[in-house]
Amino acid sequence: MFDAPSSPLGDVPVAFTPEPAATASDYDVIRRALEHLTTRFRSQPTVEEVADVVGLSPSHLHHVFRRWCGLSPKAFLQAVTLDRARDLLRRDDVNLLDASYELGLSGPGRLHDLFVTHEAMSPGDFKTGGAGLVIRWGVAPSPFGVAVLTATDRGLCGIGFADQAGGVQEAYRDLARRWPAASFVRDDAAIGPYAAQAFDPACWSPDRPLRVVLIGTDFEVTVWRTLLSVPLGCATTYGDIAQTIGRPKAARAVGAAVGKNPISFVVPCHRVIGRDGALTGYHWGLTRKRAMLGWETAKRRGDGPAEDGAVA
DNA sequence: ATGCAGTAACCCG
DNA sequence: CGGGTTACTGCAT
Repeated sequence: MFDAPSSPLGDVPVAFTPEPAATASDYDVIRRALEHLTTRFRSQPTVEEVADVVGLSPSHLHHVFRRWCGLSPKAFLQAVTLDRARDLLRRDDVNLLDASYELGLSGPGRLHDLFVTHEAMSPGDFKTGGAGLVIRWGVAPSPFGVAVLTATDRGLCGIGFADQAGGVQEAYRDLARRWPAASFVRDDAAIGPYAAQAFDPACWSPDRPLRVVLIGTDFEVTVWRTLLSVPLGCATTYGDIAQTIGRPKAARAVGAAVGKNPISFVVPCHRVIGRDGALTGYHWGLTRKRAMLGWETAKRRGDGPAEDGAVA
């Protein structure tokens, strides 16, 4: 499944080199490439064309792209072309949602499907019990750009993304603002392992579950929990989530809650789309949502060769 | 009261 | 038919 040992995901054990220069500019290239591929997928741009746009040789682009996304540009394009993400909305999968949804939204619990242990904390609990809480935060590379992560000693509590080198500060502020009472400490080393695990779902196992802390209102936490049971490479709609949690008409409120999801990617808010298959919105940018969806779909298909000679 | 990451319906090329 | 726009909802905050 994972045949790219050179992938940044494969080995980001603990430390993150404080030298994001090369990494950051690489991502900028990737970002523009993704932008081009996703906005112009209709015309099926060639690798050469994209390389030209981002100012790299085709082979270099191929190399960098592959390192970041684990897929060749060609394979990625193929994945994104399913844009009418309708294809991901398989009616039968919705029942799967019902099946794995359980009650009891407060306190620890585990999603058997995904092996993410989570703990819910209401704003009230957080305010009283977690006022002096220390939150460590750090920066790490990810397949979707430079990621900013936050964690308490109980587990991961936030993931955000930065678009440019300076964007880190912005992303950090975005996350930090959500827990005004906490004190923050920069600690890349402590964050590293979370990043490594979070962006490699293959690492989520019963023996080493990803520990996550959800901080929000009851309604929000319920929505986020439900999201956790949407299988990788699938998609659901706001309305379906609403139905699943027993408020069939709260689609719109669900949308609002989904948008506040603090742990992007791990809580797969990118798998929620409009009823007609349109990608409605994403806090960290629609392009990134597309990238995640495409990445997952391609990943799930277990596509291997990913060469230009790939099947049409 | 407010605003929303929804939705169904309609209109146009 | 596909894409863009409108009018209307129901609900958490």
